Amino acid sequence: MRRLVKRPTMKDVARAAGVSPMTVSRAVSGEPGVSPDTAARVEQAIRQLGYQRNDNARNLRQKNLRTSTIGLVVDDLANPFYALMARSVEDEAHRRGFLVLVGSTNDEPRREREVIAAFTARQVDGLILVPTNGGHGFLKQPMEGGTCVVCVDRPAKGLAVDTVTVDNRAGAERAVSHLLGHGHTRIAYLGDRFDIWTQRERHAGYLDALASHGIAEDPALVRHGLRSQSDAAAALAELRALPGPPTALFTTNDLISIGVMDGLGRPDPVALVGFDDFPLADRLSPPLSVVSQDPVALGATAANLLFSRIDGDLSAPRSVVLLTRLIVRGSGSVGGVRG
Amino acid sequence: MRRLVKRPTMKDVARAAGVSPMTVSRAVSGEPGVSPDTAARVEQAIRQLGYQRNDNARNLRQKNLRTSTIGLVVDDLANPFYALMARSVEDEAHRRGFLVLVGSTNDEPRREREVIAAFTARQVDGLILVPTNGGHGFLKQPMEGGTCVVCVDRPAKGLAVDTVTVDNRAGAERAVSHLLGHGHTRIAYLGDRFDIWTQRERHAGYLDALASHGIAEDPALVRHGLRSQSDAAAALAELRALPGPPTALFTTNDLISIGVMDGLGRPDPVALVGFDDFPLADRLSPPLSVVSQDPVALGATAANLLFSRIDGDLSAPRSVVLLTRLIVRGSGSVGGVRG
DNA sequence: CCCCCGTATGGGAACGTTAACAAGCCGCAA
DNA sequence: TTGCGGCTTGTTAACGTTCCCATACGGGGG
Repeated sequence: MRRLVKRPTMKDVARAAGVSPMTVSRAVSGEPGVSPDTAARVEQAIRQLGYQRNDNARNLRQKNLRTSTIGLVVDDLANPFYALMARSVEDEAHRRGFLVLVGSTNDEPRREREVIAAFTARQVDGLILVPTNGGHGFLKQPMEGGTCVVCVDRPAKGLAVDTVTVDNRAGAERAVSHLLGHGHTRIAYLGDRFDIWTQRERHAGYLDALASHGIAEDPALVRHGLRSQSDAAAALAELRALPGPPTALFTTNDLISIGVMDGLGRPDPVALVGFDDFPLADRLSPPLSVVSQDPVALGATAANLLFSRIDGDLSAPRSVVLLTRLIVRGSGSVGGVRG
Repeated sequence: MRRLVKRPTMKDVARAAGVSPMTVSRAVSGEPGVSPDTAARVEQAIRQLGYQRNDNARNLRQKNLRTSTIGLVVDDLANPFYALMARSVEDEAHRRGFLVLVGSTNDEPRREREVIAAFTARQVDGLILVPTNGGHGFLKQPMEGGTCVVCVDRPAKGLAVDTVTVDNRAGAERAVSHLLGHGHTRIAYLGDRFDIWTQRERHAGYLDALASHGIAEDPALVRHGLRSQSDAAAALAELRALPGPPTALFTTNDLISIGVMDGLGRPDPVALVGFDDFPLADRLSPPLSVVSQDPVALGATAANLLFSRIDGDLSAPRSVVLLTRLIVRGSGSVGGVRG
């Protein structure tokens, strides 16, 4: 049976080195005012005892209250899009000596609230947040207490903080215009839950494109609330069964694009452009044209904003919009152009 | 310009409610021995001040030293495999009221060491670790101090801790046997760095299969150290240029499989089985047969082991091996069988 | 001889919380 | 009346660290 040895403290190191705890503190933190041979004795005692400083106690006492920890709250960490973002945030944090706590919300306001409360109770210095559709009033107190907040991927309603998004609306507009430019007029919209901000934006872009060609929205061709591949596949089947079926499809995320692919022939006369690039999209038959966004840039931008806030930037909240890119691969393509 | 308000403490709440800090502590922690109307007054003061308990201070003082935080250290959080694992670990932690610190090692022992040191300095209760190939002696002291450790995906050399892996060797053996069963005898091996444990295991399984059919390893057909899609594509080109080119390929991870696909025709006489399933593998041409492992199960199993250790299980270290599944999709397939 | 200054070190208090114990109050039985 | 047990509440000290100030030493200038 394993025996638990009490972790050594500065007091133990001090005793072993024949100095005071204060001197150990100075030596460990690399502060000046410790003579070389004292430092060496302390160093020796530290190695002998296997001492490691307790950073929680340190953070508690320090004047300049910093835990060097940030929280990252995303919709779903298993989603490759957020995984890339998380990795990017982690790299920025690592560069600055910060740690990252992660939490997934599943897009449930209640879980978001729980996760954030647990983070602020640990005195995180900042939060990078993919907000749910719920209210965020509970952030007011922590923010007054000095916790910085940056939203990413979507804005939080009624929360005046730095926000990093992509030009969802313009990207969608470009995608649908591409289809219109190839002569399509009956273009179906297959989207996720309409209460998600990005989905509303993409739908607006879809309407923009139709309007600029003088086409009115046909409600029969618009499907919201598709949560899975099978939802998407079912929606496609319905659309194809219509008296006037669509000749082209606009899908608003990778999951829906993939679900729809399963209902298409190889090749298929129906054209398709989807939001979100993903690996192998260029190897599918037919190859998939996409509106591509860059999760790594999203994460890095959000992290940089957050750290400048943590470093004391008190200017007005900023809103950064990153650009999407239309990658044409399907029929009418000028060749696969991937980064 | 924003003004920072000092966070209220229990003392402030106590003053506002006209009680002692100890009573506030009891009320906040839901301990018994607080009369209902006192509790109500405290509750009222808490809401009025926007008070939130400082869990770091709490953890420092508490006898039963628990930070309710674990660390997850993976190779690369952006890799979908580890992202799924991370999400699974996070869910288990969330169920138990624990938080998760994450860190990526990039498979660099130095970064692994840094990340783990930062985690243990924050007094995490446990670590779930995808170990690099480096030594792990630095874990001895924290473990004696009570930090529990579980390895996942790979074992750590010389570290006696719970370990969760999959049957890499048997899975590889089955994959290569499948190719042998279809009459192939010149089967190439395309693998990642040989200093990664899983790669050595999969190579051993490759040899097992060959040996059971009385075939000797042909060094010309074996490529190690492929780190990217382009490495894999280049290796394939070389192999095809050989005087006696392979008629089948065994690729040891998803990246290599995808890289190799780019060098194959549609269809192609060369058969292919790869390790790791991934989305759309069934939509490729030719469809890809794979050895599939379950990252969600890996993460959940590791988390459950870790939490039982944290709860005081002192029995001998366990080694859990999860099973892989051969999913046949290519030529000779009996149909796409996906979960 | 004294004074002053710079460098190295230590002592006491404090960060925000809780463990351990003590004290006050009530009612009830002896 | 006393004594006792249960309930609520408060007091003191401590967790491991660092801030603030005090002290000791040594040397140079008067």
